[in-house]
Amino acid sequence: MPEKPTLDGLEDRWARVWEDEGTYAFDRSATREQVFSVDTPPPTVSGSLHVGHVFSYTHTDIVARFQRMRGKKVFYPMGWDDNGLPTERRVQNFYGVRCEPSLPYDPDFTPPEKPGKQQIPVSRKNFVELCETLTAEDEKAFEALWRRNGLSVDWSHGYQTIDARARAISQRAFLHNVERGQAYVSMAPTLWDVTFRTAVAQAELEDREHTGAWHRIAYHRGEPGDGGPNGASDDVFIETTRPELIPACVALIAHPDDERYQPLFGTTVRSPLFDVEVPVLAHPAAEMERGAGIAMCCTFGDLTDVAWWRELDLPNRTIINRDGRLLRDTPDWITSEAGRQRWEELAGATVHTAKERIVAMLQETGELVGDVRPVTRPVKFYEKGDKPLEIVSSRQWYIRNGGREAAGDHAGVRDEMLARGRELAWHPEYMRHRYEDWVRGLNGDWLVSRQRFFGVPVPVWYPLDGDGEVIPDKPLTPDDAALPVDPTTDVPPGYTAEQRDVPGGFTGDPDVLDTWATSSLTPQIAGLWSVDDDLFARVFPMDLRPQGHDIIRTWLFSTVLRSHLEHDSLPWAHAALSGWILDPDRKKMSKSKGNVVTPMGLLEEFGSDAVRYWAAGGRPGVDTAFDRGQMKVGRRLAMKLLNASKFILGVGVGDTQRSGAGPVDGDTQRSGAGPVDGDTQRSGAGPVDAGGEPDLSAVSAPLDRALLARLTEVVEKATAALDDYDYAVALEVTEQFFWFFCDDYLELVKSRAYGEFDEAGRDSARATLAAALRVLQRLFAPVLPFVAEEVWSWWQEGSVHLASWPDIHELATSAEADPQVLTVASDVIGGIRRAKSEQKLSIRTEVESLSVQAAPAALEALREALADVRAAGRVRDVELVVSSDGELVTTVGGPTA
RNA sequence: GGGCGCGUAGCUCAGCGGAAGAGCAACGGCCUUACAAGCCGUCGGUCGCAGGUUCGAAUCCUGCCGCGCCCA
Repeated sequence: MPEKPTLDGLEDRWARVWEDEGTYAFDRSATREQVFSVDTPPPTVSGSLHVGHVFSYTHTDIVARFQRMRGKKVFYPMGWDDNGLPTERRVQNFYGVRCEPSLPYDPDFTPPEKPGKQQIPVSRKNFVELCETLTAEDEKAFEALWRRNGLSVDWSHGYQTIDARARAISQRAFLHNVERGQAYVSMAPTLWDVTFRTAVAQAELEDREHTGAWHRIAYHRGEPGDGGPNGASDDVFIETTRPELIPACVALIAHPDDERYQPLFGTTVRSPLFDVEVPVLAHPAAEMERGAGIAMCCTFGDLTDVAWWRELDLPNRTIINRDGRLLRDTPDWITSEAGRQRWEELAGATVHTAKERIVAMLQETGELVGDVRPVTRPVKFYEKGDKPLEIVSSRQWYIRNGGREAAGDHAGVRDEMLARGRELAWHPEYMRHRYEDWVRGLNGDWLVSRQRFFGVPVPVWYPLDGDGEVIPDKPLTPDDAALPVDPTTDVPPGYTAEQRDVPGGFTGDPDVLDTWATSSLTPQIAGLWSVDDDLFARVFPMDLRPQGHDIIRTWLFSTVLRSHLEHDSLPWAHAALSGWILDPDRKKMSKSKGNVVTPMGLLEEFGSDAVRYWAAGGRPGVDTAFDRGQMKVGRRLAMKLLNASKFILGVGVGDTQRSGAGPVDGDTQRSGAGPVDGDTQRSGAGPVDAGGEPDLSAVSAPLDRALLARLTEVVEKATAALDDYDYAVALEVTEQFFWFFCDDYLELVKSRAYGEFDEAGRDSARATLAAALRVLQRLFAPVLPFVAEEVWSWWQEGSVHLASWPDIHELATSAEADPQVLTVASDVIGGIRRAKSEQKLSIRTEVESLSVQAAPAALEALREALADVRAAGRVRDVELVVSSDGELVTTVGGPTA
């Protein structure tokens, strides 16, 4: 025990010891019942860490540490999500390169010291190598931070979502889905981001307010003309915000009940400018009050168009390319001479330019009627993009998730997913609604293919027919042993490399899987499904998935789905949803302001325990303000634990404990882990209490018994809270007790513990202090692992993190406790302090006379602790008066300075 | 527009049917043989608003208002 205890340096010292001793190593001989397994969120390795990471990962660590102390073998791996668009973009910016798949691999390529203004094109393989180089650097920094933060992760169970093992598992699970018909390829209208040039899934959408304008436009009845107006009285007016889609129009649609348009149903009209004949149709999705009440259905302006196109069996007249520009060639459905000439002016234009030109043409022909009226309306965006999504037709892979089942379809995947949601234990419980809303609101299957370069390749090839055309519905799949594969370089079974991309040969699927298609398998990847099935059986289904509430619709949902499809089970029993971190002024931290706080800086300034303390104060699921004040409080608490431990041990409690304790092996029995000897204990096999339990037979003072009784309640509450994943309540009750213990109980028993009274009283106090300290150090261990380990090491053998969680039986005394002894003594000492403070006297000042009025029972209780109260308050004479109203009143008389 | 959550002391938040709480801040003290980066004490609130249920409502119900998130 150091002379002057300090928090400085504890992190480095104990982190090294834990690493050397393998304190958190997973014991893979444990059976599933003995294991507590965590599906740790793999952080996205595409930049720097955020205080939010520290916040939520600390919550999980507290739970893991608690379960470990309860005797569970904790499977707590760490993964890195280095697969996907964020990494791809970061590599582009960091090295100043871009992926150009047509280039050959350059084994000698080295990126420039500083990225230039022009991005250097590199081959796909070079690009992927740079991704791996950069993420490896980031991952080192992440691991250093997590160790400093005190996460009790077993670092030997790491993974990367882009590593070969994860790729193989991801591809294997996908191929299983294909075999079972749960995954399929389909040519369909797809939401498309023109900037990233990739398809986008429903889960990645967000609505944003976008400014547009209503254009009132004339469609014509009667005979075909030259594209200009004829017989204006016969015109049908529609209102649209997207006049550039007139060439893609396939029908006009109104509500079947709309009397204005009923006469037109079944007839045709001709489009302005292009003179293309389209039918007028009825569909209930047309909104009578919106615009003119009749809508232009184009392929494809929005998802309603897709629904109409599908349900009314309309032709596909797509005019927008995947680059966001209009087709170069004139579409064959535009036949009029004027129409074809007008297309010439539009060919290859961006959507934006095309709109301007078409509006100008409409003004010229007089087919644009009235004023253009600005409007702001929600438009779908890719969450990472900044241009509105287009809808293009493309061939994509989908996994069935129930989203295509009609609302009334029962016993389908949708219902099964809803049942899984009810089966899962949610913390907090109300987060379940987010999941249910999402499942109910699904409107299509999960689109899993992405037109990107860096990711897990879609592991299939397609045969080519005699003309070199792809035969999409007969994909070629690899042998399981060959996984992972890259179809752009590997060859399918039964083919040779020379047959690539030649008629009668094959072609590789160029796409990669959505990152969620891999992330949705983190329990399988971490648990080594299909790689080490013995391990997998010991950890799966897992116990806990901790994650943010913002990704319930993506990560949580997709993980439940994949597990349901592959294993017919939930992936875990519990889901714990953590809240967000907010700036002190409840706003987002802004990098431009430079007020972003780096986690490592905080850990260094306040100490890791203090930062963890702040994190532990955030209730499960509740958004929490970033609060340096709470970190200061946490640091003070850690200091207090140091000082209180030093004081108690300095009084001599260790002697009492060792002399009286005798051999105790209750804890190792409780852990139930099988044969335990010294060596396996040291290597982390189970809870160890080498110091043994204090002997409570010496506890004779009523005040001491009351203290232990109150601590028993604390243990019960903290344990129940942690069992329910509520680390915040556990900390709160522990902390509250601890301050009371220091401020009142320690002050009360100081003199007696020093041995200023009789020997029995002294031994009683020392035994109580030892028992209480031993419990408190362990109660704090999950939240404050460094300082708890430090103070534990002063007098106990082994790691506090492998000690058994406090049990109420440790605190049982032979005689019944009267809690009032403690409360009355505490109240009276408080009264004395108040009197001294009001008279601005030193706390050491002697009190000549003390008068206590109280109910008879309270006075009786006070008598039991009177010697302690008098010593603590420096009271000479005491008078106890039975009070008529039962209220406790302390009167301090004649203190002499 | 729908779902969910939240409006309690200057700030951050507990409490969620039985006398309004904690910490921080503010203010006033105390060198007290564990801790002055400490300790003691004091001040501070129509529990968002309006109804209702109840012997009793911050707590349950209804409706508003405001904030946030998720989804249309």
